[in-house]
Amino acid sequence: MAANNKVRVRFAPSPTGQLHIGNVRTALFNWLFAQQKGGAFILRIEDTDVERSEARYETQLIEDMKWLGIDWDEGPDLGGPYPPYRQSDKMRVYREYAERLIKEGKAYYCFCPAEELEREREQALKEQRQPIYSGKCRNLDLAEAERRRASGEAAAIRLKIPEHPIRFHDIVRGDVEFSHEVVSDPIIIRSSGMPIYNYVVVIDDADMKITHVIRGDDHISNTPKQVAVYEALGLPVPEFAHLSTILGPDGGRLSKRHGATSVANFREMGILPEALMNYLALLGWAPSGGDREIFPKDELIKEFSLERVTPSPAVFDTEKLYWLNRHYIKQSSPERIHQLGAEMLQRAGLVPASVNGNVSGWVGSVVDLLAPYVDKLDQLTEKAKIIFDGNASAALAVPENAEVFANEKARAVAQAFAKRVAAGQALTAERFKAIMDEIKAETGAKGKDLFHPVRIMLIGSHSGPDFNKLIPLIEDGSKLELPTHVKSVRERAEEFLAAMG
RNA sequence: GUCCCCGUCGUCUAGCCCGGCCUAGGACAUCGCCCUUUCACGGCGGUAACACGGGUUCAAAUCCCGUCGGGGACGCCA
Repeated sequence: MAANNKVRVRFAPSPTGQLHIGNVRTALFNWLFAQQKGGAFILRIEDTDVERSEARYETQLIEDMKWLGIDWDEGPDLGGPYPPYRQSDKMRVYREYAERLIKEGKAYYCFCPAEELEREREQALKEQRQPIYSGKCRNLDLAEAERRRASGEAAAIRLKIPEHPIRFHDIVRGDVEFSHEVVSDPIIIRSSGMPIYNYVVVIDDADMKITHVIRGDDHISNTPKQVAVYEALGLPVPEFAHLSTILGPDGGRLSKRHGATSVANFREMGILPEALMNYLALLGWAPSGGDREIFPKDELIKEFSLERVTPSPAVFDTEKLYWLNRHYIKQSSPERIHQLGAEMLQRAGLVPASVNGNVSGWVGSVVDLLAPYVDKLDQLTEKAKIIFDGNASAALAVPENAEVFANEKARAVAQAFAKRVAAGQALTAERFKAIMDEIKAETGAKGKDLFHPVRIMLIGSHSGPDFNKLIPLIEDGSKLELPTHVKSVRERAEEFLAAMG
């Protein structure tokens, strides 16, 4: 009994583009459900659309899922007990089932030309009627139909929708009912002989013994047709769970015009996979109590339940994702963040592609210094400008900065500072502090009046990391061989003074 | 147009199924204060929602009806 009742769910993407965030969320909910129930999670590639499917998208899809931390028990790469996991080779099976349906009188040949159908459809729409198929070929005599086919007339195959309401259960939405009067007899095999999605998906799910179909709610209106296929074929109807749509900030479906929408996008931005997973899980699902936000993978598996999935659509909130990302960056081991951060700096060409021990230690410190300031790791390159850039006239050109130096005292501080660091001796944090004390005594400047000018002089902004960490880092960096020379404190001070005039 | 789904702070949501414990809780964002030689982090606090209208009931965010609003589907696409 246990074996037969084992939960089996699947994620069935078409490899026609980058893995969309809405789709991974569907994959994630399937996966979470399977993990929690001790069931199987199956990856099936829907590549019947030969025109748009590409192998490289399949490869990337697999990579993205693995990066996120989702794995599967059966799939095109792993195999499994119910192959194939790509739809390609099953054409024969689909046709055999269709022939059986015809013999049993549950399906029929339809000779209506596509153009005529299209005309009827438009007409119905214009008259504000439900645009469903007229049923013209529904009661054609089978022998007659066979004869016409034999004489070369093209025919599609349609399923007869039974004349009673179609009901199904949806875990998220409860019982759903459609009147048979609003659903057309669906074409299941094109006149070209190629089967149609709504038909194929049922056979695949049934063949793979799928127990719960968890998918996007754009499929909800397809479901009655699919239920009709199950019933015509005498196959057990699975449980359904239709997940709400993910919206962009303007309330429309999340799409490219809203910015990042694919897993690959987020990965490149330096979003940690556990942050994305945590965020996505909370989009449309919440634990009872609803007062916890941080859910590592294992907690998610423990707490997740389909019954608690929200039926209403959810707006994707980048800020909250960032908040979680910051959290997970703080939680991560320094080594991991060093590695990821170094990759970002390498990509920007700030540090060499391969670093030796000396440089790598320094790069690690740079990342440590800057990581607490970022939402996502790719911001490291922007933040690193304070180390790598040091452009004095650009700093002075910023109105905010210029304002600081409009004050005579600020200029005095800058001059006093430059004079003292010119002396050539290594500038440690201690020495820096001593210098600042001297300047304080000499100029009478203190607090912001003292520190802002110096900060602007060194990093081009009056705010930034603690000097005690920053100074040694700049000094150490200036001694290293890097693609972009890191200017020492002395160099910075001199250039700034020159620019100040 | 027809059908289906959805409707709690700006956003994600708890509460709704099993009315009273809800003067509606948490989180992100936002605002203020504290910490700090700066900024950020962190700590503390504030602003902010039951779409609307009827009904049922001693009592409704919770149940019923209607309206409005948003989304989706109606295909020889998936």
